[in-house]
Amino acid sequence: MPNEQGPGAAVSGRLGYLLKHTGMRLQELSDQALAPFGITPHELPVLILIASHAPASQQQAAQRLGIDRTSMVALLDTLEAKGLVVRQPDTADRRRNVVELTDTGQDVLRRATLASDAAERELLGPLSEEDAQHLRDALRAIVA
Amino acid sequence: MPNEQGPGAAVSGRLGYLLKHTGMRLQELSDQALAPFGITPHELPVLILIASHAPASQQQAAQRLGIDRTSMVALLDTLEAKGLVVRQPDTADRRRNVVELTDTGQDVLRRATLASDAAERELLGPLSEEDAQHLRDALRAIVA
DNA sequence: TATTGTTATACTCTATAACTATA
DNA sequence: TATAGTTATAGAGTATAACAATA
Repeated sequence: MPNEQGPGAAVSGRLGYLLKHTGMRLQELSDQALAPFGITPHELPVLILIASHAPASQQQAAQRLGIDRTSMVALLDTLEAKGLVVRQPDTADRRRNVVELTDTGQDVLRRATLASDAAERELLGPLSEEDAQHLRDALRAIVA
Repeated sequence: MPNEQGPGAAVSGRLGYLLKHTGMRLQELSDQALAPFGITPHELPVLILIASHAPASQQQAAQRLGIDRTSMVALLDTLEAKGLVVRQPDTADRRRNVVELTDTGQDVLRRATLASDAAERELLGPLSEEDAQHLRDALRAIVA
């Protein structure tokens, strides 16, 4: 339980500290929220990205998420083993895989997204609706 | 380069995505800022905490930073090897160590903190002074 | 020759359990 | 018996290099 005052304020007020602990807290809430669907907070973004049909290849999907292409292989392996996605060689460029959601994958994606949304709202609970939106906007401006 | 629009917005607008990538960006900037002082973004908070004399033991320091006490051992090993801190058995309770900054440690702490502050300001560059303060306040409210 | 997916490998970070010395 | 520090070990997560198939 970090305090805002006292001698420790010098460290608990740092941006790195705040971002790390905010991320840890979201991780906990997301773990609980997604456990019923058998997926992790790490896997949901992959499902979302695949559903969008934005990435034309595994490699593009990996870049989009800021992970290595070799990590994407392992991620898709587990998602395929769970029956949530299928990989097929791209007929146009057979070096590539076309990755798509199964019917189960689409169902899990839809319900898991709602659960994840709830986890986000719980994290932002201490903030007003307006402040929560400001936080998202600020982070978006930094990452953009 | 994440976009705010297009099919990928569904994933790049998520809180987890925003926090992760903001953290990654701060990590890069901090790595560069602290490299001249021979310490990492992970080690600076330890120095700050020790300087505050808030933790009465290594264990309390570890709790404060949200890391394991066994990780604190390794952290202090490297900081001691760099000549930035010294460990001495607590005369009152000889199971504990009293950890203090060396003169070099105090000098590095002072200058590294300024460099870290600059890195934070650079990260928050896209934000107005007011929005930057709002961001800190919002994160503090969530972590508290 | 370059690129996609894959595999093998190693490296970092962290957590768990067991040991020691003190209390 | 409980606690602080330490050590050894193992488990994630991730990155690097090399390989096969295809362009």
